[in-house]
Amino acid sequence: MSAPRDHNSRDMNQSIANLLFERIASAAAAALGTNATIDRAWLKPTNDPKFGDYQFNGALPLAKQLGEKPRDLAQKVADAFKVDDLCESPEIAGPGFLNFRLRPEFLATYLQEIPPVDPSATYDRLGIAPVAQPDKVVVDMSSPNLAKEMHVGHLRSTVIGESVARILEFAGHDVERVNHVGDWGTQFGMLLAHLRSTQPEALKDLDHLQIANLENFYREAKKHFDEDPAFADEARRTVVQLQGGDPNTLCIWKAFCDESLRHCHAVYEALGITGLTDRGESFYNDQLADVVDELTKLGLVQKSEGADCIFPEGFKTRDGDPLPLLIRKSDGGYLYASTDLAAARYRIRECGATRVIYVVGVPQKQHFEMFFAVLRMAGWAGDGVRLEHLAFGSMLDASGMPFKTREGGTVKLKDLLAEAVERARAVVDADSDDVESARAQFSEEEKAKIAETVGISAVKYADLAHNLATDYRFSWEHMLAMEGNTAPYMLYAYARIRSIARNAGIDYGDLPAGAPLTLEHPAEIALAKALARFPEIIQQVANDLKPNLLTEYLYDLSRHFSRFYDRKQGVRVIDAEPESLRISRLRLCDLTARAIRTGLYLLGIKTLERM
RNA sequence: GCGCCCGUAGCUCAGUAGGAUAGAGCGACGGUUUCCUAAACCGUAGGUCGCAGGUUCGAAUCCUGCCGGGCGCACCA
Repeated sequence: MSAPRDHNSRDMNQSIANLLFERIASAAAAALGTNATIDRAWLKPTNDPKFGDYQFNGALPLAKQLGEKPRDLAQKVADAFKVDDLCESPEIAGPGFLNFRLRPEFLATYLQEIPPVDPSATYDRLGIAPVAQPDKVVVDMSSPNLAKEMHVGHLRSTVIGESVARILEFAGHDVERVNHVGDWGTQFGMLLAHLRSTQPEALKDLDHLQIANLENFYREAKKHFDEDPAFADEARRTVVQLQGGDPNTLCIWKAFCDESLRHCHAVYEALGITGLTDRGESFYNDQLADVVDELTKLGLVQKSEGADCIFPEGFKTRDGDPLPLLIRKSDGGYLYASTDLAAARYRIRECGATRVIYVVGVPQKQHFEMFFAVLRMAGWAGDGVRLEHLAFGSMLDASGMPFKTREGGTVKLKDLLAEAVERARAVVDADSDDVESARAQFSEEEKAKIAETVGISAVKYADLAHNLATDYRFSWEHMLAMEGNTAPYMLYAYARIRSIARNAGIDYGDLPAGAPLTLEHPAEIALAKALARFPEIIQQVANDLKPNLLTEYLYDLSRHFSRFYDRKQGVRVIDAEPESLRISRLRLCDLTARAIRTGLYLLGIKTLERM
């Protein structure tokens, strides 16, 4: 899936900020000698354009390091600085900040070098090359329990996992998305027994097993189990049969899991989730005993209250005693830690994973800390393997309470997405009655497609636009708003730019590839600067795995574009003269559209040409 | 009890490897609009960054304590 490296593309690290930092580092080395240690973190974008575009804050810490005055140091670095092609002479401000202002000529060259869209590629890389040494990354995401229907609790893991996977793929890594579904456990005994007792005819044709409503099926089975002792016994016997590998029971179990997975994949399809590998807990069943054995041979396992335990350092129980990670129950059964360990071992040893990312809610933080500690103790995860718990907060309703139905039940993901599309459709229809509205001419099919894209995107974008770690409030009103940092705004911003080409009577793809860009008007320069930050943002998002930095950037870029195109603040585009200027400005439109489209792609969001 | 996370404008949220006067959006008020679909643009008002100390040339950001909210703390996942 990784795009071919072409001679035109830049390395991921060749953002303007990195370019600038290299110059600063060599200037500092020349001016201050090699004993001065320079930190990349000292170079940042300014928070106010009047200080230029980037600021280097290193003079102050260096002053302490070297025992000199900060402003003198800043002056020395500035004097040694060779930047004529890149930016204006640096200015020294305040106590010793070095301010850099990019030159429009440099920006123009930088943007001109972005190659045209490769029509054969899955997505547009805007000239950014993949990393030279890819990681083998496993993203553990979504992972619903097959006994039940997917609910809102799985939304964030699925949406965030997909985005993170795409971002890492874009960076050039080899990414596998793994759906670690719950397809094993005692509740399956109950479900299979219920299936046997209530739908014997369904068992005759397991390939076509259908359960219309898994949630109801589970509830009925539970009720059956609670109210009928004979059935409860039968359910327990079924668990034994299942665990004992009884062929008939296994067949039914398999058919049940397949049917449940079909429900899941309907949701994944609606969400635009791509390339997800279903590899459930049961996959590791025959490895569990060996996992415990191997850990035992390593001398890590202790018997405690009859259970097999590992005690990583630094964890305590409620009573202050050492807290174990339980890997086998006193009755010989296994737990989710056992399966997690087996899965991690498999991913590292068999799949060659060098990085494993678990997209799981923040309440499981401690579990992952302990689990990772054990993987390190066992040596299964060595220094060459990164383990990350990408923890996310809960979805809350408008009043800040856990997201539930009015009746207090869990909200099915299917229903939530259907509602999103329905609400988006209402917005589309609201304007369609107006004969003046362009939307009035849209076909029914197109309106349906718009509603679907807008609705689903709204849900995903709202999720990704928030800091992962904190809880966030789910609000239809906010996510579907056409103003502010929302999917509808971004999709519309994109559609508008595409529409400019139509009105100009051109196709962006036909613009001459290397044609020079003219950057003179402040709005033009500001837009160019925003565009030029794209590689920097991608790099940062790939490092930090923070999609909200990307949404923020895209929104900022769109606003710069609005100013650029604004009647009063901006410049003429379609009727700009001479022709070279018109082309230059249309190319800026195109680059903006491409950056938005790629950015949204990395969030797992499709664009629309009209809406 | 121990541990972790959170507390930023009326509302929803950015911003934490320390950096200049803490930013957006929504809502409110005022203005603009011969190129895209008025779903735009410009401006005004709005803040003891929970509180109190500390470290530092410099703290929303790091440390300590407190207040308030959430979550977790061995045979469920």
